[in-house]
Amino acid sequence: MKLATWNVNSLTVRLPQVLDWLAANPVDVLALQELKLTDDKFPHAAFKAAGFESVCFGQKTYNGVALISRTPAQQVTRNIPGFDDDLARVISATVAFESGSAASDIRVVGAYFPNGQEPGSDKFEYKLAWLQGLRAWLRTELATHPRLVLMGDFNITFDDADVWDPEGMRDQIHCTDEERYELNALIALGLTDAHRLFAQAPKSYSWWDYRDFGFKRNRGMRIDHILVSQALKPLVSACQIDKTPRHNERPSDHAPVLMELKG
DNA sequence: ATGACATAGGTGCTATGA
Repeated sequence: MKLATWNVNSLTVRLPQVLDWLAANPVDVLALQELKLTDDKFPHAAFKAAGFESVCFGQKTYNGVALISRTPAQQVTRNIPGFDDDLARVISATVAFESGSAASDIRVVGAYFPNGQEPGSDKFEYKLAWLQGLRAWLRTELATHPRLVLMGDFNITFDDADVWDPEGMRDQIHCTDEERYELNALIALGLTDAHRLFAQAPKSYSWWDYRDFGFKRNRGMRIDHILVSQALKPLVSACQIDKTPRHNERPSDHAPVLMELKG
């Protein structure tokens, strides 16, 4: 089973690239972030024609998330139960293997974490509150669904290895101790960063600034992650970032992250 | 210190992203 996550920075602009990527990368589940469109504009038919089901949670202008899957998503929930939020950031569902039994179902949480803008700002406080709300809910969700994947745009780096310029970015947004504390608190729930289960090229990033030839100079950060629960960790057979679409014309600033599960 | 680039909304420019 293959799963992936991709912040597309407007599905309206990026839909042809997403369809091309799915044709080249036949995943079972793809989580999308930053759709930047409302549900009535979501291109269900285009995904259906490509052989995929889709569920979405959009809003005007900003945010918006979706799950694209080979088999229909079941038990779909939107945003974080127990945490009031006006912004469309989380969509979760149970998905089955193509020919699996219920015991092989996987709970997938696709999330677009808040950016936070600047440490100390209102948006930063919202980010921290959101992270605490996510953690409180995930604790119960993991108890109900031991086979769980949390993937998306976390907008947080784990450590200096995830940052092209650790000194310049020190205590800056995505790199503060407060954000990293919350990310590690998610890990402490029993989740594992799939990317770090494998040897990776140094300076492996998932996002590069559009400005100043950020991608060409590999001035990026690893802020898109796939976390797996303890029950799934032994099944993870691969995880990597696919930089290919970042070479496209009019690319998203984020690259997809892919993971493969055995069985 | 600021802007660089991209997107949506709306039609000149602001808000937001990371």
